[in-house]
Amino acid sequence: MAAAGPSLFSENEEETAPYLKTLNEEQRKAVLTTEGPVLMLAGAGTGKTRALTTRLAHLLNTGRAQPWQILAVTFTNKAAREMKDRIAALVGDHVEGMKWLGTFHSIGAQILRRHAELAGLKSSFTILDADDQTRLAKQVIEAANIDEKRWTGRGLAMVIDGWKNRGLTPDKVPANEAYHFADGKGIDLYKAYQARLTTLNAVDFGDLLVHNLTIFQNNADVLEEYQRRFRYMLVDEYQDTNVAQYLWLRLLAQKHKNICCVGDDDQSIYGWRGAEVENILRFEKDFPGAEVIRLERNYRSTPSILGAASGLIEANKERLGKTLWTDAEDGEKVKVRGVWDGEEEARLICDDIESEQSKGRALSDMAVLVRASFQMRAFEERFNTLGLAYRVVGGPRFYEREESRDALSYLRLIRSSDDDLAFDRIVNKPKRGLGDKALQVLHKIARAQGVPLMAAARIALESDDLHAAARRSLVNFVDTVDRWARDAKDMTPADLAELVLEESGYIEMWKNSKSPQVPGKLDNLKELIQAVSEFDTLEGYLDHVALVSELSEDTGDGQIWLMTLHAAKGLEFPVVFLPGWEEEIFPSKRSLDEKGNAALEEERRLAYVGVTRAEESCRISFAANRQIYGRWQTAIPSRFVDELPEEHVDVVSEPGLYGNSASDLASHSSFDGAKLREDAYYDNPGWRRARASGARPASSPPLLEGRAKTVSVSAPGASKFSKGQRVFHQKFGYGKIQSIEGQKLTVEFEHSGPKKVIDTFVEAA
DNA sequence: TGTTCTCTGTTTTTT
DNA sequence: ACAGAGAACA
Repeated sequence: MAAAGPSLFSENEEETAPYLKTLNEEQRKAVLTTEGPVLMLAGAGTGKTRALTTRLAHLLNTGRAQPWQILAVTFTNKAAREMKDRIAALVGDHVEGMKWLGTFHSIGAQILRRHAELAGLKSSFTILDADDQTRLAKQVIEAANIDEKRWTGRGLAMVIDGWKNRGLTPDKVPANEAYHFADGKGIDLYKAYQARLTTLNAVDFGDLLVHNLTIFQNNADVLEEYQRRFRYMLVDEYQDTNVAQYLWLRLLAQKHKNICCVGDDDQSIYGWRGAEVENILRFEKDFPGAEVIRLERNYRSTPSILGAASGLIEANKERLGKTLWTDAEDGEKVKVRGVWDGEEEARLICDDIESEQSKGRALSDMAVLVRASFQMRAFEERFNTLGLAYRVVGGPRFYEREESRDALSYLRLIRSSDDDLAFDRIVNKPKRGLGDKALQVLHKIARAQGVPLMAAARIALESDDLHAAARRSLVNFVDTVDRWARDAKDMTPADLAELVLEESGYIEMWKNSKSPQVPGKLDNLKELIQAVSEFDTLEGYLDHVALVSELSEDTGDGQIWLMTLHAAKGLEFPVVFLPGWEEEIFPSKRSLDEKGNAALEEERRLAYVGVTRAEESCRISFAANRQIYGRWQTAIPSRFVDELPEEHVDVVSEPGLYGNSASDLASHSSFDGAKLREDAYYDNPGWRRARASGARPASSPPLLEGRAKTVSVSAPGASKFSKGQRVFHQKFGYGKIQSIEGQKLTVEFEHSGPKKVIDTFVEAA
């Protein structure tokens, strides 16, 4: 297939191109509507990537655009890689010409390198990561003499990030937001932070976009160059764009207006990072004449899974609304299981996994998706005792680990002696007798003379400011770094990395440490050298790692997947386990406290993402008790459980979970009908026998009839207790009721202090 | 400079 | 419960 030059097809043939044949009606429309703004609303599992890559291939094949005239942006490197691979499958080598296919940040960096001087930078600028950013922010706070206890570097970095996400340079931050940080000093600190970045010839992630915006706004000619170049634009995961990215896209799209945004408002789960669902909700207003194409036919899941997910997401108010449908045959219903505690939950899920495995299901076809990473531990422990192979996605990133960052700092300092953050990090690591005292001297000189620390070190060596020991050590350090910089010219980067880690004593430092993590760290350093060896130049490698935080992933064959719901977006598995559906965990209490209803809707979208990952089987569970931060907490089932439509769900709840033993039944007069029926069901001989033998009841329990439309496993209603009453709790002992909120009581326990408990857990004392 | 202690903040984290 | 940071102390 050729891409260059005029179309290979006549008007008529275009519509019959072979790659269009496998698409459904909507997908075809999404491919063939090439001109003008298009919003492709693609629900989970509707073949979005296929539509999107075919669209790009079509633009190339019909000669509508040359590969370098297409801007295609994604959020992750992984998504960019996948898109590239799939386009290559359709158009072959022409994909290599698509130099504007990448993440927002990598494309922003490319553009910024070409016009760095317009942002007051040299084109060799370094890109700081989150850790550098925090340390820089901390330095800024220190320099401003602000109480570092109350106002942390991390806090400032977050505030600045928030502004950058909204495309705000210091002069544009609304005055009424000045008081968000350090009693009104926020904006000044932001200015100081930017000034430091300029001196360091560095940018943070947010700057990659914000500098682009400033350049475009102040240099019409530059903007126009790019507007002309990008005849077609394509944006993946549009629901996750922040304001800065939105502004960037809108500026670039003004000329040709051929922008196609693909997304799903129901899967917007990064609001806490500055993503604005409003961007997608507003698309038709922003781009008049936009064509909205809905992909609603789902190729992934069974009707029950889709039905459960749809019912759940319907509780959200702020959405464009889609109805997913499928031709697939009815499968099993979504299973909901209530258990006693987190440990049991892990045990039962692992039982299920093993039973699936014995039926011939591959481990890599199953995934456990959790809300927060602390929930992973219970599963890892259980997997380990059973000897089940598993694979955690996410977790500590390779390039964020201490040893990776140290090694990179050595390399950065060799590349550029101006890299103060790198200097700071490794000048005394391993210990070279260059402690706080010596560093203070260097910092003072650097600040006074406006030079980098390395230069300050040379100046200090000319003076009498340092003790003899420190001086000897510093001479040695400076000379060694100089020598490495010379060596770097005629060595491969990998050899250099190896040499540096040896000669610096860095490897030795770890070998001498008795920390149990040492073998892992040494392995990581070897892996890092391995990664370096894939690059021809040091610059190339450092530039790569600045924008990529993970090594390329190995495949998870023969392993169960364990990851957070966020990490699972975009993936699919035949069997999905969703543990921990309890109030305060999911939806997470913290996000609700911070952002209220908006956060609740986002949590609900997260639940929706979780359910829609499943192809055949989706198993939700909740525990009545859970250990969090070392303390036992009682929990009630998540409201999301209640929101699942009854007809698509099977509920299995153990007896005794919520104070429903026979004796409790007699004393709890306030239970409503649904609760009674649930208890009555489990208080039968069949269930008891099933429990005793460790098996599940022969048939699934009947759905509860107390509610017309949704499942109910919690028992709402007025509490039978009153404020001030003395009560007894099995775990916490005696206490006095402080306040009552429906079923939730706040009790001041005599031995363990104030706690929130569910009223069925306590009895009058 | 190294060790031990106390305090604090513990959701998600594509770049 | 627990890790990481910072302070106190040897």
